[in-house]
Amino acid sequence: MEKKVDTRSRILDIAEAAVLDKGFEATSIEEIVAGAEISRGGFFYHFKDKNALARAMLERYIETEDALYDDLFARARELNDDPLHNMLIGLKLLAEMLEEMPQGHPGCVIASTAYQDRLFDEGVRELNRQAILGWRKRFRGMFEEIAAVYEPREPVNMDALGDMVSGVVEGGLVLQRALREHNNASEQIMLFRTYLKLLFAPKPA
Amino acid sequence: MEKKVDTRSRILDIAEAAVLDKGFEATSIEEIVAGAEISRGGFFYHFKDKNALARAMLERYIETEDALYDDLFARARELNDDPLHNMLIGLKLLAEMLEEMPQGHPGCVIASTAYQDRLFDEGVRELNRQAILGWRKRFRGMFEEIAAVYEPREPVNMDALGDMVSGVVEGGLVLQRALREHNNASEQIMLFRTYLKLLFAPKPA
DNA sequence: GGTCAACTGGACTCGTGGTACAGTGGGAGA
DNA sequence: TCTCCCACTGTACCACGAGTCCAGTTGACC
Repeated sequence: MEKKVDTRSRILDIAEAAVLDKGFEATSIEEIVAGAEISRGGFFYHFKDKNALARAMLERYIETEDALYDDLFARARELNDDPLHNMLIGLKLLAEMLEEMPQGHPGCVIASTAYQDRLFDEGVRELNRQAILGWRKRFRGMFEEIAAVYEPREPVNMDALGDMVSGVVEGGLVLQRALREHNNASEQIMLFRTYLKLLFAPKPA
Repeated sequence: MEKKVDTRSRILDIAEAAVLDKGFEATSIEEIVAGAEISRGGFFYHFKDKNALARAMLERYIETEDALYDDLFARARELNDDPLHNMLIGLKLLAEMLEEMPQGHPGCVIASTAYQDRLFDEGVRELNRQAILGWRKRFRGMFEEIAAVYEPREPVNMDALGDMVSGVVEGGLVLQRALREHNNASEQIMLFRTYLKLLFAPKPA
């Protein structure tokens, strides 16, 4: 029982690292089993095929990401009660965190799955979709709380604004990967933060 | 001579459509040659391997994208002389254009290349990098022109702001793909447009 | 008539995903 | 102690796609 969990999550760990490094297709089962020190048969005992692996990875990822957001904004809430400042602090923390995890942010996996989606079955695609919709809902809720206190200075679609958090992170990570720089994602988040400051700034009396 | 160009670009057309639809890895040479009605030998006559195909596609894409931006902002300039309004009109046109080309925006290829970069050689990666740096420079220049007229209401890093155009487009396209919706990218651009309006709004006297 | 570019077509290798299945070692329960 | 089953190992095998090699064909033009 213990060994089972152990091997399975070891496979996931190794696969995760490899996939983040070079993409899903470019990661062979061969190298995963070599890294995990198991046989090919052992791999297929745990995962019926590569698609099942992708699904399990995505599930784990999304959980991690959700936990990360929970933690981030909980910490922000400890420091401040105002919904706007809470958001601003949370984004700052997120930006700092991204600077410290060079390539490893889960958003990577969402984007890379999105662009290779034909390799996966409908279940994986739906998982991906639900994750983004979850973040939309999460951030939309937070923005509505803010808007209840600070009237936005320009009309904005709250769903789209919620999506913008994910979008800016994903986009920033794409830039970061392509440019081989390391702080683009956090810079983009900081710019988005400035946006929110301007959008929800109290009207000059 | 004419036939050469013809076949080669026919291969690129077909490959482009297939890659946009399902990703590079998922597109087989087999289906490309079937679509182009040539033999496998013929394919390898034009492209030494799949990497060479990727490179040629990227080159064509980047050219198209650059031409698109040139055209868009030239049209905007015809309508207005002010650099801020020029930018705002250009973004509006871009958003409208994106709504009309459901999945086909070149940005797709940048992101998908970024996430599968280990499949490609250094040349392809560098091409990708230079494209994004080019857009950074382009938009940075435009934002500096704007800033010379309208002082930004919050301090921003102009390189990062330039990147944000690419980032918002890329991020929006990722969302769009993953959500299977069709207007996320254009919505994200419109939100970014609102950002610029707030950022460069004349200070209340 | 000869040359060359632009192919066709087939045979082959190799890596990877995936299947099938027989066997094995060890721990838990009767 | 025996039994059973979980978690594997190991091997043999198939399909498919990338990529190589190469001999031969076709049409244009000099």
